[in-house]
Amino acid sequence: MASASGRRPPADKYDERRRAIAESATRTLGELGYARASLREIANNSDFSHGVVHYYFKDKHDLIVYCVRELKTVCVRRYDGVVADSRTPDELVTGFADELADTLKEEASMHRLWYDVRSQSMFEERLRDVATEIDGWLEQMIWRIVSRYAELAGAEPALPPSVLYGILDGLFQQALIAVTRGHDGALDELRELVHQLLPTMIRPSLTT
Amino acid sequence: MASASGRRPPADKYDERRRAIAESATRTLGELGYARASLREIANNSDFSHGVVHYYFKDKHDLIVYCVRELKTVCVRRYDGVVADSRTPDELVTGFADELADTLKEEASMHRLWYDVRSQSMFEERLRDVATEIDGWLEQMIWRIVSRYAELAGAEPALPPSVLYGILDGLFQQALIAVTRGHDGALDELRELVHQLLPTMIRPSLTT
DNA sequence: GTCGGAACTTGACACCTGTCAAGGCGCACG
DNA sequence: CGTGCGCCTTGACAGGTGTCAAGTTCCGAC
Repeated sequence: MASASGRRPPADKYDERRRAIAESATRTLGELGYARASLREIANNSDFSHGVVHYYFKDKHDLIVYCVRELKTVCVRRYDGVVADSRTPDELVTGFADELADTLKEEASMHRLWYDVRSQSMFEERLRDVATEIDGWLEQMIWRIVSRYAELAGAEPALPPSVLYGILDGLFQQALIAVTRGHDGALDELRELVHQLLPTMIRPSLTT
Repeated sequence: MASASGRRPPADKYDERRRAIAESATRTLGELGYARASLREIANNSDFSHGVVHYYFKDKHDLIVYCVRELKTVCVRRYDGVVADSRTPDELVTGFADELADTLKEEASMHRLWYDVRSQSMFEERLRDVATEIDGWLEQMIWRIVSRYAELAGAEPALPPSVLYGILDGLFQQALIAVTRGHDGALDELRELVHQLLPTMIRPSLTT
């Protein structure tokens, strides 16, 4: 694309820098939450000055929206491999449950941040659009998983996407809260629960 | 109890005043959320000065914990009548679904506040205890409803209390978000969903 | 080499926050 | 009629916030 010389097109470097700042900011946001993470605190916990943050992001809202969107873009693709590679229903359920428990353990603070932002979006109109958008991504993600699961089982989903998402999101959130409160067994309980619940979310296909 | 004279025991008046301040504060908290509702804003939206708030509550945390606890104490008893009076499974489901849709419409800001505080409790340790306590109340509330429903149907709950709560809480939260975003159909959808889902939450009783 | 603009630092502004202390009001009691 | 005490108002303090502008450094282009 661009020349192989040392200088890159400014747009690339600009985006790269934004990403680096946002990545660092996301860590602080995940630890302190949306409200208590000030721009200075975010800058102090990184290699950037508080001025450079404002140089690359219009304001705090701009930064947070960028962080959450980036964060969830990755999160939503986490199960693509399982969906694509599973050859049996059980394999898919196990893969899904394991990934779920794994992200719950390894990326707990990122999930806390998401639920925090989504809660705030009910009070701040400026957050509403991005929250709606990401909720849509997550609903589609769940739908891909369940409908593929049904397909492998020669069945079809028994509930609409929004309901499946609401149920699994609620259970995941409860597990996240339990983990945050120090209840370590929540990981295994969530895994087992997924095994128990997914079969009840499909029904024999009418066609074929 | 106390004498019928004009003067009441000071403890009563103190509690009454706390309740009055908290009731007004809860309105502001429900509109602005936990983070953006400052003590001054709370006082301005009420008949009290910002000093008197601090006279009756040790600090902001004390006030908010009092508000949320009071709020949820009422919320948790909302379905007691339905549980006690229903004579058939259908009557209970209809009563439950109607109450659910009603509180979603009439007390939306109170529910927003609760989810906000619960999210914050994942970042602020001081909120964790009260959030855990209230989650317990809600789980028991759901359990009373579903187990009574099963009883009326000559069946028993098919899932443990924590799972039932997680599912219904997730769906309620989705409906709350939808309402907040202006999707008015969410009320009827929630009602219908409860009718569809509750029968799947019980199974024929093994005993008898 | 030097010019110019992009990238960044620093410091400041105006505002808002929780908290508290000094003072005034009114009312029941002696 | 004082007078003491609970109740409340007002004003202030110290600290933190988002935002921005002036200045500095750096590096490629001519």
